[in-house]
Amino acid sequence: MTRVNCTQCPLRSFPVFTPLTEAEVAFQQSFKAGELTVKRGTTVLAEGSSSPQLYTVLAGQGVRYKTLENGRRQVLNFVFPGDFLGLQAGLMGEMKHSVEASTAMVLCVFDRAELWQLFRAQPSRAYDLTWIAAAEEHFLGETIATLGQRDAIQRLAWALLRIHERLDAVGLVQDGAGSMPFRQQDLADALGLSLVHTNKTLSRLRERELCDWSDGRLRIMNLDAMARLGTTERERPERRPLM
Amino acid sequence: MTRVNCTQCPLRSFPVFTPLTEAEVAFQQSFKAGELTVKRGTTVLAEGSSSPQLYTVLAGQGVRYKTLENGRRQVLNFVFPGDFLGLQAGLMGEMKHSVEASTAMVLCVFDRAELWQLFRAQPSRAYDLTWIAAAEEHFLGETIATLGQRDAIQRLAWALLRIHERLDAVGLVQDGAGSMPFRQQDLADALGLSLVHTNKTLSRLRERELCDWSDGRLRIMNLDAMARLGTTERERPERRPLM
DNA sequence: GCCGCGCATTTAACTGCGACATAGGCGGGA
DNA sequence: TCCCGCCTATGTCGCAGTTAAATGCGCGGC
Repeated sequence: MTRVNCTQCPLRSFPVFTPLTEAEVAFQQSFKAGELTVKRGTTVLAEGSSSPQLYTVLAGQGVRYKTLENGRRQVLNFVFPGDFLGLQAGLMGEMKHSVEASTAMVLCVFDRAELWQLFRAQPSRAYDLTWIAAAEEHFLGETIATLGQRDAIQRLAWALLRIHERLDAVGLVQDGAGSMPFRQQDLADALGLSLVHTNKTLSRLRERELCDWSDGRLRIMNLDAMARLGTTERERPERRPLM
Repeated sequence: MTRVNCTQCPLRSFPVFTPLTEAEVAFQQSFKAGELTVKRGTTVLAEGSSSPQLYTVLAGQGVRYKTLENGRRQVLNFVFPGDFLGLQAGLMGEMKHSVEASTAMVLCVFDRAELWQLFRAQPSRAYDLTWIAAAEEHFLGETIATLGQRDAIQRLAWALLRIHERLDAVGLVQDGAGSMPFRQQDLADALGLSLVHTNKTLSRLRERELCDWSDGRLRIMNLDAMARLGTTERERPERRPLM
C-alpha cells in the first residue's frame, strides 16, 4: 500500500509548509504520535463525538459524511493520504460529521493537546493550518456550486476528475489508471443523485469513451472533454472592483 | 442603521474570542483601520482579484457568490454584520468568489499585513481565526447537505430560518419581523432552484402560514413547523466509534 | 461445493423542478 | 407625471432525475 511518510506527522504532509528549521526538526522528533491501522468500513470519527484525538491520513481512502434527519447520507468530501481529520471536534465542541474508511487506512494519531503545543513551539504552523482550512473551504465552495448549478453528467465528470487527480498526487495511478476506492453509492451520496441515475450516467460517460472504471480501475480516457464537462470555474471571471 | 461597534475590529466581533489583556488593548488601539460605506449593488470583493485588504462587516448585508463557466451564479453564503471577508485572497493567492452588497454596507477596512502583525502580537488570535474557519466550514457542510438531499420547500425553510436567526442576532428583528435584505433571485441562486420555482415554493409556505415576507419584512409564523422542515441535523446521530 | 451478501446493472412508472410565457406592482429618473 | 426597468406572481408543459423492484455476478465463509 502506498503511503505518506509518518515522519511527516502531524503537519508535514502538506505542500504549503515552509521548510523546517533545525530546532523545529528536533521538536518534531519529540512529538508523541502513534500509528493506527483500520479495516475498510470502520467509522474513524463519529458525528457528535468529541474525540480528543487528531489524525493524519498516511494511507488508504475514506469518505467524510453527514447523516440527515430523514436517514439520507450526504458525502461532504473524499479523504486521501495527507488529509487532516478531527480538528472540528476541538474547535466546535463536537464533530459535525463522520469519517468512514472506504479501504483499509493507516492513520497517524496524536493528542489534540499536542497540536496546541506544536503551535506554541512553531507559530508558523498556525498559518499552515489556516491555509488548510482555506483550501478546504475552497473545495466545499466548488462542491456547492456543482450541486446547485450542474446536471448529473457534469457532476460525475467533476467528481471523477478530482478523485483521479488525488490518486495521482499520491502515486496511486499507473498507466493512467488507479484503483477506484469508492462505490457508486458514495458518488451518488456525494453528488446528490440517486444510485440508479449515477449508474446510468456513468454508463453514458463510458459509451462516450470519456472515462471508465468498470474494471475497478479509474481511467480518464479523454481528459479535455472531461475537463470541459467537469470545470466549475470561469476562465475569466467578471471583474467589477470596489470603486 | 444598526451596526457592530468598530472598536471591535478587526476580530473582536466574534463571540469566541478570549478577553483582551491590557497590552492587547493598547495594540488594538494602535491598529490602523479605516471605515468604508458602499451602496447596494457594489461588488466589494471580486473573484480572481488579489486585493491586499481585509474587511469586517459593521452594518448591512450582502451575498458571497461564484460565477460559473455557464454564466450561472451560485450564492455560497449570506453576509451579515460581524462577518470577516477577504482572507482567501491572502492565503490562496486570489479570491475564489465575489461579495456583493445587497443593502448599503459599512465595512471596516484594514491591510492584510496588519493582520499578520496582529497574529504576531497576539498569537491567541490565530486560534480565533481557526475557529472562524471551522464555523464557516460547518455552515458550508450544512449547505451541501441541503442542496444534495432536500427538496425545494425544505431548502427554503432552512434558508429563511438561518437568515431570520442572523438578522435577530444583530438586533434587526422587531415584533418577530425584520427587513428582508435579499431578493428571491438570491435565494434561488443560493439553493440551486430556479427563480420561478422559488417564488412558487414561497407562496406555498405563505399559504401554509409558516412564514411570510410578502411585505418586505421576514416573519417566521410557525417556528416549530419551519424548524421541522428546515433542520438538517439528526437529533441523535448514529455512533459507531473507532474500536 | 453451496449459500449468502455486497455491489453493479437494468427496466418501468412516476414526479419535482426547470423552461417558457404572461401579467401585475413598485420605485426611480427625466 | 409618465415611462421603463426590476422584481414578484401564477399557469402549462416537458424532461431530467427519483423510486421501486428484480436480475446478475463475484467473493468469502462454512
